[in-house]
Amino acid sequence: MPDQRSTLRAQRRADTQRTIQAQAVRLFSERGYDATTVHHVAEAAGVSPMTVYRHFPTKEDLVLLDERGQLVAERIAAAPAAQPLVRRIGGALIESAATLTGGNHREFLLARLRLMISTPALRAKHLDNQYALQQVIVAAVGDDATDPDTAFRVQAAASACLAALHTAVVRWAEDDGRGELPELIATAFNAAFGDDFGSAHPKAR
Amino acid sequence: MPDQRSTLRAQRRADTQRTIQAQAVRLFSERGYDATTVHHVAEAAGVSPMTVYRHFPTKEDLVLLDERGQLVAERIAAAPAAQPLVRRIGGALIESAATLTGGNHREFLLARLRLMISTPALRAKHLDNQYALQQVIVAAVGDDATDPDTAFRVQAAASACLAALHTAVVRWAEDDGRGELPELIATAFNAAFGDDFGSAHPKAR
DNA sequence: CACCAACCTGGTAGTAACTATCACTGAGGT
DNA sequence: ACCTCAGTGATAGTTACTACCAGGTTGGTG
Repeated sequence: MPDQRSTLRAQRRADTQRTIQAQAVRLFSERGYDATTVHHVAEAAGVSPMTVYRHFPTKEDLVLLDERGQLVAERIAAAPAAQPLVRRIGGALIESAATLTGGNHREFLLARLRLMISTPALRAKHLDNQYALQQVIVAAVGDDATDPDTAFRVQAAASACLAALHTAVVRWAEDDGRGELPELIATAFNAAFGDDFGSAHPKAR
Repeated sequence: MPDQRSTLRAQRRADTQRTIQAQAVRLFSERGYDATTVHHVAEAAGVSPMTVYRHFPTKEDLVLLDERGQLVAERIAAAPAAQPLVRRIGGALIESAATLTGGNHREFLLARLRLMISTPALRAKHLDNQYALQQVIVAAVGDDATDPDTAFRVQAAASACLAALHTAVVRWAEDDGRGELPELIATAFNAAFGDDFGSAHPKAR
């Protein structure tokens, strides 16, 4: 009885997946995204091109795939607020950012962000992923989604929040991660929505 | 003496361009984007595949190409406001929307929007175009772009505005253009930024 | 221990979006 | 009436991606 469904298999699978992605990001960063073929990535990772496609449905996903979405949704649902929408969503995003940048993946994360920002194909698909995340957030907010007009307002608020977040993330990456991401996000929210967010370590107001 | 640089040539060129795009949108809508090849589009438009690529650099541009960007930028620059950023940008976006939906392209515009929303590849590239538009807007705002912190705030405000706009446009298209787009945009802005926008026909603040 | 089942992997085409290059035609100006 | 060159077309190539099929490894069962 496998406590974890075939542990060793999943282990090896996760390993090759990580190897492929690491090599992909390295090659893309060194030689450029367009100049690097999937075949090159496969070669560097020591697998066949077929295997790459088994793990990553598209070349873009070699850079973009991760699991941050689930995290954000949970935070949203966990904030059981009566606060205004943008504040509720914004708070959850700031907390999520703190968690993500706290990890030890920083350099890898930054490399991926740099690619995302500078490569049109990656930028486009990433923005579409954010759009999908928006739907997840809207679902997590959950406010009686029956009324289409209410749903529309939630969509508007969520989209604006994610846009501000994106702006902050871009700025953070352009600064090579020197600033504090949660602070930057708070600044972006203040610029967009007015001075309701204080800083990441909230003081007054 | 060409008052207009070789009038007939430009005329024919614009004609074929329009024909190609019209046939493309028609075929994509009828048979699906992925199921329609560029070759099909060329055949329907009575040209060779090469000619299609001459006029539209990518298949996605067959749906996405237009010139609305310039219009918005001009409106922004024309609004010489001391108003807050989001209000200034939002007002320009609402005016632009009124102009665009006032034209006689409505059915064509709606068809293109429906494709954009339902087709992942188009949605992604469209979002990236909006991101490019954001840079245009930021440039048009122009507020002493020297200070990086100020520039960052402008970016945040512009991105949030465009996100709200996008939400409204999606809603409008999903409603088959029955509502009034400027009103929808105003509603989206109110939901995201608070009740500062009144309706589309702004009188009092 | 032998066997089976389910993955994971690899190979071989095949499709379709582009790209580079060359040749042809016809419009615009001299 | 010539010359130039933008617009168009055909050919051949590259690359992302997709079936389809075959072999090998892992994990559990008689």
